[in-house]
Amino acid sequence: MATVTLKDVAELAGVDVSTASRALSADKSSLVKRATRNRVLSAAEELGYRGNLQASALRRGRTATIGVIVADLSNPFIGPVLRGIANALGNRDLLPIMTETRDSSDELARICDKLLAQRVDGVITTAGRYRDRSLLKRVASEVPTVLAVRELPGSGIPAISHDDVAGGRLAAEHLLSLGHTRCAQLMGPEDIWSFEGRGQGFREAIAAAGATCIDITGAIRLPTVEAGLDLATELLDRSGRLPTAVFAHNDSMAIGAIGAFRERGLEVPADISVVGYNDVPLTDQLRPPLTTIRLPGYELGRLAAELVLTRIDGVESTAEKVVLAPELVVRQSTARPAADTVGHVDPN
Amino acid sequence: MATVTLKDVAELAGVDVSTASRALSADKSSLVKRATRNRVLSAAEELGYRGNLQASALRRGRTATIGVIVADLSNPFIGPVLRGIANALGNRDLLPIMTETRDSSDELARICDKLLAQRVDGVITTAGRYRDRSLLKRVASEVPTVLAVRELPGSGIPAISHDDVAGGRLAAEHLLSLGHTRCAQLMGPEDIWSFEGRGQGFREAIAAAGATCIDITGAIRLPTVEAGLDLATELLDRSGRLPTAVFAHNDSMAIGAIGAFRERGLEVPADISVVGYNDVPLTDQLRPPLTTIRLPGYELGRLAAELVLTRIDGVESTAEKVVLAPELVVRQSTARPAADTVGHVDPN
DNA sequence: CTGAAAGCGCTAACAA
DNA sequence: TTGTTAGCGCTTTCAG
Repeated sequence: MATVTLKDVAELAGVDVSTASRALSADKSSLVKRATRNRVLSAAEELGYRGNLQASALRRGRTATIGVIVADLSNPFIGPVLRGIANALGNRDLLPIMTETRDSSDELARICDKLLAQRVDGVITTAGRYRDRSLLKRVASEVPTVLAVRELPGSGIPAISHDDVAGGRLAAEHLLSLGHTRCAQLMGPEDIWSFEGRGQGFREAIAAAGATCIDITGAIRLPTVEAGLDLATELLDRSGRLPTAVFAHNDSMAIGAIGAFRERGLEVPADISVVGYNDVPLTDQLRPPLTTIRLPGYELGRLAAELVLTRIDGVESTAEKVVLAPELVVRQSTARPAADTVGHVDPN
Repeated sequence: MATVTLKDVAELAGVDVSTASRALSADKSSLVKRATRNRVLSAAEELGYRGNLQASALRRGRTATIGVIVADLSNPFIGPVLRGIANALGNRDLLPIMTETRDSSDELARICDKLLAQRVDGVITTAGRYRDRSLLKRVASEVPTVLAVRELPGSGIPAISHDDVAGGRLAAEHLLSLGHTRCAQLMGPEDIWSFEGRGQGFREAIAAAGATCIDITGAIRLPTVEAGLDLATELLDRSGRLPTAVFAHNDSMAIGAIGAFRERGLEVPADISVVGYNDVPLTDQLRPPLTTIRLPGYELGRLAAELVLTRIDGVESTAEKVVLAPELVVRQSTARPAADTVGHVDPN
């Protein structure tokens, strides 16, 4: 099992290693006589030669790998993004090195260190929180970096993201068009662009229509079903009139909210409408099927990968920021407010 | 941004590179005088030195990376597995390189090539189908390899997997205990250990109880909601009595099946019981909440990682095969068969 | 078109 | 305890 090197191939083919190297390299192979190349190729074949990318990377100063950092691999929304990235990179024969931070800044720092030590040629990260700005700026100064999904305003790092402001607005306009005039939103974790944007878009659109918007913010660490349940409970326990509609900053939270409402005897959408965000798989199978905002994850991943690639190629002039449009998916968790609910409902 | 090398650090500290190397290496640093080490350390700090893993790998013959191959990143069940792997590897300062095959054998072959060219120190794969056996055997002959989730009987490659036979049996026993005597199973893709095992366990347990088991196999490529819908429709369109309970080989298929049944006016579980497999997130939020089999994904990942690690360390004597026990989670998609359904039901 | 030579950045004998 | 030396496997001038 002694690993076979280029030298072995060269010897078997009766040429110098430099010639063997040329013969095997995709772009330089034209510099080698047909016959010689064939001899090298068949020698390589015969020995089962497999180039050592480490050695090649060391020599060329490029590893042909891209570090990909995500916050949460379990987030069903991330699958398509990663697939988009992998596909775009695969075409160029780069290998994505995927890592997960679980949204911890310490973990992010550790991972960045590792990735830089691995000398990845570029980094794509979906895991940046505002508080990670300086860390990521440092990374970006060392290696071509692009943000995906989450922007980092003021960082100067190019980003491919969803238009979350528009997504929030979409949710608001849908509810407004159904006749809701008193809405609440269950805010995702602070410190993260995606949720900030959704919150802002929703709030502004509601306000612009002269309706009421209640923001419920809690000590949410992750936007999970439990977080949605907690925030919804907080909403229910507030004094004052209940809203007739709720915008949860993602689908998991929406599901938690629906559970909380049901516990208190409120039916969705009869008593209260709920809108989610992301359109993750199975949301259409829920009770009731969830009205939500769909995002083009695959496309986003693909664009992010293409952006790092052009940056690696040294093109700096690329657009610094791309935002993709979200889409409203109307299902059955939203409806017109019940006539008698408008204005006065008893939470108990 | 000229990248700073060990030589720079050594010069600044006024020592030889070899000394600098020793001072910075975790285990060799004791060979260096306290004072010298401190000088090196602060020089490194000052210059922002970051070791080049490529170079180090080339020299030591180890890359400190492990290739991780999964079939489908979107499968919610895989998240915990990857997390278990990442955690176990992180403790040893190895970097997992995660890749996805989308269950394509060609893609698997490409990925293995890349990983081997990267000279990963080990490989963990959850993506093997029977037809990939020889490919994976070749991989295993070049680098320590372990199978996770899916076994490859006869390959001789060590595996950490779930006891899918027991899982199938669990599903069967649950249905039998409810009084079902005519059951069907919607089989997952052929050529994959996990589904084979589930099928076998279920079939045997049903048979052992003297009940009837109908296997529905289709040209399923992936075990998706659509696949479940198709197979369930096939079941409904069969001539002969319908079963009173159905075991779908994963949760997605179970959901598809429930949809198909509902379309034909059959209520779950009143008219027909359904059991899924995996207990993926949100299955408890479905209508009805799904009875399913839960698997210890995180644990499995952790064990798989530990197994490659011991193999990398040269320990060959480790158990070649570990199977983890599944657990039945009873929710509301299963019930006793309706008295009048037992024996004669009209699909329309 | 091919070979000789010089490293990429690091580590590990082996000496001193 | 530290320095010297010799590469790991590959690519790329530079000559020929």
